[in-house]
Amino acid sequence: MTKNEGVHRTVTMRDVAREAGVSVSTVSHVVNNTGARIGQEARERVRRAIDKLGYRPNALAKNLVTGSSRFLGLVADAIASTPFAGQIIHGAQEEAWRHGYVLLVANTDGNEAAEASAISMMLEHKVRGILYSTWYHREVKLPAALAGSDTVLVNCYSPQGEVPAVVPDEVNGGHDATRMLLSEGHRRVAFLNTRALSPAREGRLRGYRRALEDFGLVFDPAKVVDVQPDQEGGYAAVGEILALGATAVFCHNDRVAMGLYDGLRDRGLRVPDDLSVVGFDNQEVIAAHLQPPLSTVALPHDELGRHGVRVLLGIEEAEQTGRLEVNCPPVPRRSIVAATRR
Amino acid sequence: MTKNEGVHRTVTMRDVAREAGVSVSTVSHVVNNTGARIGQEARERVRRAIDKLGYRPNALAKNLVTGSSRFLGLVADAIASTPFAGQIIHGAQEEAWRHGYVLLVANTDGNEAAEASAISMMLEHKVRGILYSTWYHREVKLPAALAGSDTVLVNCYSPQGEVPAVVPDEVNGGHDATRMLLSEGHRRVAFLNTRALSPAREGRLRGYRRALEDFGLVFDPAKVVDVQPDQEGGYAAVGEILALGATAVFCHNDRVAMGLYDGLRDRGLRVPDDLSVVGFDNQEVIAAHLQPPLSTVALPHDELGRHGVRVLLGIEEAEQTGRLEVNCPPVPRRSIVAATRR
DNA sequence: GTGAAAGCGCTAACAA
DNA sequence: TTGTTAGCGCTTTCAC
Repeated sequence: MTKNEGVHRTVTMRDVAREAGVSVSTVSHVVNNTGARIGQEARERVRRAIDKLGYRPNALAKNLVTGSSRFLGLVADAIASTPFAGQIIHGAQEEAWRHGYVLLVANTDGNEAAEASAISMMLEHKVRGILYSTWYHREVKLPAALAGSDTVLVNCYSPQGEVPAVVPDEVNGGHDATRMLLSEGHRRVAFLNTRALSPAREGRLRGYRRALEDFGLVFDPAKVVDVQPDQEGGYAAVGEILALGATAVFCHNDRVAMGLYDGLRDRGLRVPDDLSVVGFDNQEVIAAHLQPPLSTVALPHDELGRHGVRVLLGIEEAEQTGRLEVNCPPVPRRSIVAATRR
Repeated sequence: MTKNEGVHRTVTMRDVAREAGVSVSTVSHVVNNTGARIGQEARERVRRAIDKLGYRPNALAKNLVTGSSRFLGLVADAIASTPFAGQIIHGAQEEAWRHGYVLLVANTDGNEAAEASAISMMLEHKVRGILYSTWYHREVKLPAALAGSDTVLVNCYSPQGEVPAVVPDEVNGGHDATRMLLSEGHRRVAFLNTRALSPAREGRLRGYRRALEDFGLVFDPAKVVDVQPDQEGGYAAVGEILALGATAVFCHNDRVAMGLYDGLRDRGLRVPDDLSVVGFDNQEVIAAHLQPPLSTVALPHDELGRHGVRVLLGIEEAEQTGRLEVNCPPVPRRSIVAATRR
């Protein structure tokens, strides 16, 4: 029956102050635990008033007066098709969280208009900065709308490196993948690379070659065959791989490996006995559940997100190149077996 | 050299007003396109001042004064492992967008503490409402922190239906999946269901039975075999399925179907010639790229997200049951073939 | 120790 | 048609 009835008026600091018989500034001090010396007694009264009234600070008002918001924006080009963007969001959100920030996300589906309006909406909400991410590692041209705002690129980079970027270390990933095979004694190691020009293609190839060198092997261009980077590509390449006499194959990604598995099965061949294989990406649904489970190298999407917010918040620096390369950890499973002398 | 140099002071409405030689309220009117009749001339001057100064409205201040924020919160239990949560976010974000809202997302990894603090953070940011979502369809107990806030459940529901929920229509999905097989003339249709108790298990089974009825077939419990709901489960069940003499199988999900494919291949059998199969979920990476591509029924995650915000914003009503069931559309591909008389 | 008061950037009466 | 003014909920000097 009091005036608190009816319209669910929101409880403000003033209400708390009145209830506790103190001033708003006192309430503010206890709520924010500022150093201010507030008497035990008053402090208690405020606490009780807060509980009683169910007061909840208004972050928006706070942001307004302090001038600094606790928002971080994340714009993604495709959050729905793969779990990749999800992992980036996941990592970014957790790290943002740890620093008291909340994540505003927008999906653009690669649409420039959507992108521009997403960015401007974020800017209007005074985000502290924006993470611009793509679902596969690539070069992007920076949306004009981003100019002037604090930005970091995640899983992509700009041509000139004007803006800090956090990307996977493809070279090392390719190197480790190949080494998993080499260190088991394989010497005829084929590489089913993607035919799509991309940092992944170039980087992994460099890693492959480097690993070969490490083991004193000479690079044989004939052993790398370019395919469409999915199941169909892997499936179609079985014949060629077999003709190469390879005992092991490094696949550009897990999907290619999956296609390869299928093709091999159709010929009555077995992984890893007839062929050892290693993938890339560590796409859980696939890699962990193939028969046998696929050894692969993980694309560290959540780490990308995490590092992204760290450099955005200035906790971490991108190299002088403007690019921070995050390690792709190998995840060994059961698709590799020691080479038999033949 | 002007005072605009140095610290990047943010341009406010007052600055624009001063530059344009009008009052802030005039600026406000033109910025917001309120009905107010502002002279062409003043309007123009304001426009120019805005461009010149690079003014950008401060949404936070606006929210503060109008009392209504344009935020929607989305808390998810697992945004990284599957594309499912991503699709929910995607749909929710797009729909929110359309209505001028931005999405605040938080991942909780099922951790209650994280959940509570996520929710309270959102509430402090005065979100208009919260979407609470899970990555697989299930019953949830409502986090206490949600009490009092506008909430809608997405892909989950509360026991008593106290809170509106948007969920997939499992029964119809199961029905349609089965019908895809039946309408091709199959009469011995097995069902590889999950053994995990869940609305998906019960619903799809009901749908399966209903479809059988529609075709005047009697339900044979022996034809439904419960398996672990992933590749391993499907793989392990091949023998049993074959023993059943089934000519077609409805798999609880695409992953089970994938396992089934593998098992069949190992025995030199072929989909769909030896067995027609239909999955559920429409997990793109799998379904679209199996050999042959898998006919399945889609789990409409982005629709769930979309409807979620619609009921949150009051644009749409959940049924009187408090549950809005979203249709799961069949997506035919090439894993089904007409039954041959044998 | 605590409070008064100014003001963050904006909207919305109300005046003019 | 345009300007004045009073806040929105909060932080933060600066007095007392």
